[in-house]
Amino acid sequence: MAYHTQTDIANKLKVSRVTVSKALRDHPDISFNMKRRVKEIAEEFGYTPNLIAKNLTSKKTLTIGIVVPDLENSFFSYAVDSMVDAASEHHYHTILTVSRENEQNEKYNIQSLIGMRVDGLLVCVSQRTSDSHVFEEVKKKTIPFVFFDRQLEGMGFKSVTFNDEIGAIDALDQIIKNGYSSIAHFAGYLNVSIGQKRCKGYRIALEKNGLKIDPAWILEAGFEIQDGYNSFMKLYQAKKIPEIIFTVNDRVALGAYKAIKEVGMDIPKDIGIIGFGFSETAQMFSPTLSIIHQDPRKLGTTALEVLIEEIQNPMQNKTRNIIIEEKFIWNNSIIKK
Amino acid sequence: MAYHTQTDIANKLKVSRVTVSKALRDHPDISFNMKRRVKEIAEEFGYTPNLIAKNLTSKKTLTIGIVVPDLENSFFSYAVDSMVDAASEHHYHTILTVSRENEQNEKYNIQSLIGMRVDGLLVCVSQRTSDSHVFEEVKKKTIPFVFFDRQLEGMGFKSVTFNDEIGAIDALDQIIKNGYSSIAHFAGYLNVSIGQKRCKGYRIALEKNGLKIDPAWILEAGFEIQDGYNSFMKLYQAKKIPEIIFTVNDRVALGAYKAIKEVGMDIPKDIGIIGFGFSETAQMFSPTLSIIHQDPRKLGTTALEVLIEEIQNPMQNKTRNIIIEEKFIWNNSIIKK
DNA sequence: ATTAAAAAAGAAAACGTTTACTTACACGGG
DNA sequence: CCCGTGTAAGTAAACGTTTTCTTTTTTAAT
Repeated sequence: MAYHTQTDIANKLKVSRVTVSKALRDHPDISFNMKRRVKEIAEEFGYTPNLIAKNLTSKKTLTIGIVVPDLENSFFSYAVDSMVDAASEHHYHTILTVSRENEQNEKYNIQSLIGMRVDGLLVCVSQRTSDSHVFEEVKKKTIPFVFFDRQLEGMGFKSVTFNDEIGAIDALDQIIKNGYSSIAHFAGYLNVSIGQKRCKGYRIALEKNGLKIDPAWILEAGFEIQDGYNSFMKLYQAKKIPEIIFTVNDRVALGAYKAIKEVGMDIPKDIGIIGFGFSETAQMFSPTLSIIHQDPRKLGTTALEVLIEEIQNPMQNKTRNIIIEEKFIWNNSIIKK
Repeated sequence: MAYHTQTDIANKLKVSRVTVSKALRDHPDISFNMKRRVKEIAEEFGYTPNLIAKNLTSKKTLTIGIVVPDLENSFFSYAVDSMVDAASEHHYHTILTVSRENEQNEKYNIQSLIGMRVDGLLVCVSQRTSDSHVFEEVKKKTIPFVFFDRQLEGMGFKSVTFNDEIGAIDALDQIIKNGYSSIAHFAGYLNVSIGQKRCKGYRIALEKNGLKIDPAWILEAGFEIQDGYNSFMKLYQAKKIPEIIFTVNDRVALGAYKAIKEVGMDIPKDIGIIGFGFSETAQMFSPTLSIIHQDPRKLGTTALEVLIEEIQNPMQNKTRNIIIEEKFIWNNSIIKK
C-alpha cells in the first residue's frame, strides 16, 4: 500500500506542510492561487487524507460503535441497516460488532470499540448479560451511550425500547373485545425478560377482560420455529385447540403455521394467530400474520438520533428512557367478526 | 469524555512514557517489578490503549471495510454477519457501510474507508455501477481488495462469486430429467447481470434437453414480491399455466406463492416452484421452497478469508476468481415423480 | 513616505503511541 | 582494576494531521 501525505505535496511545491493542510481545508489564510496549486497536486497524487491522523488531533472519530447480539435475526439487521443509514446522514461511520448473545464477546466488543475511541456506543445487550463492569467503565469515562431494544436496568444510561407489556395488552384487548375468549400463549422462555414481559401482558389482558387464565394454555418452549411447531402439536394431541394463538415472536408463529397446515386446519377459519413482529416479515406469511408491530427501523433511527444528541450536548437532555409505540396490525391471520 | 494515557501513568510513577509503553506490552526491557507497578496503575486508572494512536505508528488498523448494497435483503445480512464473525476470529474489526444500490454512495463509502486506512476492503458492487474510477484508485494504492457476490469485471481484483448459469442449468436439468417439460421463468430484469445469467442458464438447460424456448414463458417484471405475484397472474389470465415456475429469486417466488394460493391452486400438486435462494428463507415458505442454494455464510467467510490472505501475503496467491458452488436443494415445492 | 492593518505564509507544538538508539549501572572474568 | 556483557531504564524521532502563534509581505490610509 502506498499513500501520499500532505508532506509529499508540500515538498513537491516547496511550501510548508501547514500551507498544504490549510489549503486543502480552504482556510482563509491561504491565497486562491496557492489553493489551486495544492489541490492540483493532491489530485495528481491521488491524495486521500489520513483520517486516523486527523482524529488523533481533533479528538473526534466521527465513528459510532454498534454492538448487536445477532444479525441473522432480521429484526436486528433492519435495525442496524437504519442505524448505518441514519449515521451516514450525520456523516458518521459505524463499526459493527456482533456478540452472538455471548456476554464475553459483548464485553470484548465494547472494550475494543472504546479503544478505537468511537464517539458513541449503541448497544443491544445480550440476553444473559449480568456483569455490569464494562458499563461502569463506560460511565466513568462518560462515553455517550444508548441501549436499544434491551437494556441493563438501573445504570442510568439512556435507552430506546419497546413496551411489550402494553403492546400485548392493547392487542389482546382488541381481539377479546372482538369476541374471542380462548387464547393460548406460546411463551418462549419465561426466565428471559422478553418472555416475561410478553406473558405478563397476556395475563393482564385476560384478567382485565374477565377471562380466567388456564396454565395449560401457556406453553413455555422456546423462541424458535421448531418450538412453535411443537407447541401447537402438543395442544393438538391434547385436543385442546384455542380460537387464537398468541406467540412470543414471528418465528414461533411460523412454526405454528406449519403445524396447523400439516394437520389440515385452516388459518384463519379454524384458528387465528397473532405474534410480535414487524411488517416486512408479517408479509412473508400466508395468510399475512397479525402482529404487535415492533418497527426495527424506528428503533434504529431513534436510538441513533438520541446518541447523536448525546454526543453533541452531553448530559443535557434528561429524558432517559424512550419508549417506541407498538401498534397492533390486524392482518389476515385472524378473522374480524 | 475522559481518557487516561500512558503519559498519565508515567507521571504518576515518575518514569518515562516509553517505560510504560514497554511495560504494558511485556517488553523484555522492563523488569518484572516495574511491569507490575505499571499495570497496577493502568488498572486503577481504567486505562484503555488508544488504538488510533497505535495505528498511526504501526500502519495497521486491524480493520476491514465492508460495502454492501443493502441489509434488508437477508442474503446480505447473513453474508455480513459471517464476515463480521470471521473477521473477529482473526482479530479484525469491521466498518460496515451500505450503498443502497447507489453508485454515488458506494463511491463515497469506499473513499472514506480508504481515508480510515482500513487494511482491506470487501465490496459488493451496486447493480448499476459503471464508473470504475474509485476502483482504479484502490488499485493504484494497492489496497487489499475482494469483490463478493457481484464484481466489476476486467479490473483484475480478486472475487468470490456464484456461478448462476451453472447453478440454473444443473437444477433445471434435474427437474427436466424428472419428467417436467413446461417451465416458465420469472426473470427479474434482463439488463442487470444477475437476471441475465440466470436467464441464460434457463435457456441453456432447456435447449440442452431438447425443449424449445417459448418467449411467452420468460416474464421480465422485476425482483420484488409484487413482481412475482403479477407475473403469475398474467400467466393465469392467459390460461397458460406451466408445470414449473423458475423464479430469479425467493422474493419473486413468494409473490408467486401468494398469487397461486389466491387463485385456489395448490403447490406442489398443481404447479411446482423453484427459485434462487438460501436454506433459511426456503424454510420460511410453506411448502418449503426448492432452491438453487446460494449460501451467504460461505460467501461471507470465503471472501473474508481471501482478503485476509491478501492482506498477509499481498500479490502472492494468483487465484483471482473463486466460485462458490450452488447446490440444488429439492424441497417440497416440487413433486418428485 | 510612514505607519497601521490585513493577507499569506511558515514554525513549533500537540495528539498518544511505537521504534531505534543511547545511557547507566551491576556483575563476573581475566 | 579494566573490560565486556547484560539488564533496565531513558531520549529522540516518527506516524500525519491540526492548532496556535509568529513572521513576512502586501495593501491602504494618513
